[in-house]
Amino acid sequence: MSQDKKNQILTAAIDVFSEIGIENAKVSDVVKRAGVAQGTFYLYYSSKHALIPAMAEQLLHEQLDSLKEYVQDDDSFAKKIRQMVDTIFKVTDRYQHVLALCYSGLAMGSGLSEWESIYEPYYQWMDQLLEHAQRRGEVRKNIDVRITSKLVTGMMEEAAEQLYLFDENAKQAKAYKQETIQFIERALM
Amino acid sequence: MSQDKKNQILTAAIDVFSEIGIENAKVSDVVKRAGVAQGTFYLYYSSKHALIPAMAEQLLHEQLDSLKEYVQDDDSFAKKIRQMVDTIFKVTDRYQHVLALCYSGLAMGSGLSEWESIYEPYYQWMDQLLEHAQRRGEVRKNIDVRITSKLVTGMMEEAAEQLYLFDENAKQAKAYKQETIQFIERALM
Amino acid sequence: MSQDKKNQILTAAIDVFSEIGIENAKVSDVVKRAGVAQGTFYLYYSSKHALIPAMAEQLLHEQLDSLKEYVQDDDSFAKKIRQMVDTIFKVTDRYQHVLALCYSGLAMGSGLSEWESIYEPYYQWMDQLLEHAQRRGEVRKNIDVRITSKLVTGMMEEAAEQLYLFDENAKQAKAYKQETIQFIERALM
Amino acid sequence: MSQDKKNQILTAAIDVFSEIGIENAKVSDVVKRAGVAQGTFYLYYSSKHALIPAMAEQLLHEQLDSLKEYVQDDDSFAKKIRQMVDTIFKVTDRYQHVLALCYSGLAMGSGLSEWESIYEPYYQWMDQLLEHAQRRGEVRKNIDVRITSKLVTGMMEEAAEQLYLFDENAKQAKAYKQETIQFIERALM
DNA sequence: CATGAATGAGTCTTCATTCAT
DNA sequence: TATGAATGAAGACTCATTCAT
Repeated sequence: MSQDKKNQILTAAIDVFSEIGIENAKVSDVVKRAGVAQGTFYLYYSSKHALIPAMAEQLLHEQLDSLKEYVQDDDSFAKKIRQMVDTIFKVTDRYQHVLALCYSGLAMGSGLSEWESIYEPYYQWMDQLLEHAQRRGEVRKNIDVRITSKLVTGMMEEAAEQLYLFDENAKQAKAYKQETIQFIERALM
Repeated sequence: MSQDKKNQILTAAIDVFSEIGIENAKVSDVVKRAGVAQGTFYLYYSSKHALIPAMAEQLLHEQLDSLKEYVQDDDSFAKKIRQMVDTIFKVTDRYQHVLALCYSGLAMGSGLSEWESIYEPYYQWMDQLLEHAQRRGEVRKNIDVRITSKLVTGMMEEAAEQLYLFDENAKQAKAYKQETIQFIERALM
Repeated sequence: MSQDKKNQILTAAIDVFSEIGIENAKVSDVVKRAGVAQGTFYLYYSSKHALIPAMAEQLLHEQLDSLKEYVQDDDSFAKKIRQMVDTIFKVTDRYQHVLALCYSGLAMGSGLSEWESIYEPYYQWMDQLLEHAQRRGEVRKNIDVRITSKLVTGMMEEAAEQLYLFDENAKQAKAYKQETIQFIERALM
Repeated sequence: MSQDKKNQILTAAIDVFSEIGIENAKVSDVVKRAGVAQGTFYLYYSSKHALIPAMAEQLLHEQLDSLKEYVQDDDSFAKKIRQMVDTIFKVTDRYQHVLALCYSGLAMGSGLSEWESIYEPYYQWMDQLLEHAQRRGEVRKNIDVRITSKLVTGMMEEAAEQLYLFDENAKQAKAYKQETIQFIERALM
């Protein structure tokens, strides 16, 4: 029940921040959307700032869930890449502002170690994916898995941001995805 | 002479924002660093917000200059990639915060079209590089040059940010660069 | 049993207020110290403000008890003064903040008449002391007993506060007390 | 000119605090009265709290000026005492709330050493007065001048506060003063 | 052009108090 | 009685911006 309120606030914050950006969003906007009182906010988050890592965790968690759902274990690596790109482009479209925050680490001030631990499960999943593909002979052996995980994820996210921030979304989307997929495939397979 | 003040302010802004982040930096910090009066700021910039594109332009311009300097026309594409990665990692190390802003487009509010025009020369240089390499047979023909320009730049920048924000800089730097270079080479050559 | 809680709260309040001052002390600090719930406070005190007279009453009551204990009926007036000064200095040392409140009437807002009645037994005891001494020829007759009661008490308290707030306690204490005692003796005997 | 604003604020603060008490007074009340903007306040005082020592200094300064004016060098000690009591009762009547704050040291938080230096000139003047009277044979020699200064001042202030806070002012004033004067005279002469 | 004191709208945060359980 | 999560009014403080000099 009390977790309810905390989640209402988090969800509201993600929505509000996504819509109007983080600097423009007031705590009062968040609580209004969440349907709780101003003071209730501070029962669960020590400050407006404290929301940032919480939001990141929530969104990355959701994104990872999506990935786990759409990327099937027995798919080929090529198909997995395609699914991942699709998923990441979709999520990015929805949460541009907030994700930009997460990706760029702009929210610094909360210790970076906190960010590390938030991203960790994400990268771990990616590591396993790559290692699995390596074992199946779908991915070259001479790569640093850890770093490559980050490069690949970073590239997908960057591509999506580029697309949704600057280009006319609808038309270019297909080309962007296609190019991103091929780029990664060539680099790894 | 009056351009002097304008540049003092811009330089000071880049320094201050790099050091303490953009949300924490006050106009008063910037003018103090620049050694001008509070009011002088508004003689050259219509608002605090107006600094963002100006900073981006300045930094991207500098970065492009560096690239043009270090990346020699007659080098092999492989060497060019290495030089680019080196350069971008160096610049990113210095201007993390501000670049994060530029890269992620978080600074929105100024029309996006403005951003497009700021990035344009950057991407054009990249386009030429790729096309030149294609002509020399160093890069595959079946890529969309425009999009690939963005993917490659984005990837280099992302990798650098990952490195300097999260990992222990010194040790990992070499591995990160190496992996990034190879990733791109494989994807393109 | 229920009086237990009420007293726990009052005691906790005196402790907390003594330690961190009245403006800094939150109701939540008091209840935490008292080991009761936030709401319980309002079962026994109508508001935070209502604590002030209650605390005053409690402390003045304690102080009066101490005085009655240490100041023996058949002592000489001179000895009584000495005992009083000792006692008041001791209590003041312990409850500086709260007593300052009581003495200075800063806590106004609760009707002053309430304060009058709180102080009343205190002054009455003092009146009797003076009258008794007058009858024994130890104190001059040409004084207004009522007013002198207040002057004497006020002076002792003031002296103690001066000492414990501003001077290096340990060293000066003896001199302060001595001077205060003689001052009063000369004025009255 | 800029000192003007600072003084406007200080004066306004003393007035407002005197009228409605310190806890009830908002910074916004003070600036309204002073006729300056909210932000201007913070140009001169770092916080609402920072006003307290400033007010104390101002008031004690004024009070000392009054004392110096009304207490003539060549008056007898007895007359000086009378003038002092008159003056202190008058000032106390006007600035009860604020003085209570000063006297009781409740404003702590600012280092006590600051308070010491504020009171210092006050006590020094008193010291000289006593020493002068000693030399003229009007005050006994066997007193600690420093401590007695504080006792005497403290007593006068206490008496005035007692009067104006608790008793029906008009009627009792004369008796209070009279009694205070005699008390001190007997103790010292 | 340059200054910097003054402005005041805007927001975060606190905390006494309430009330459903 | 007792609880403590929830409330929301209230206020301190910040800082981008202006303007008289």
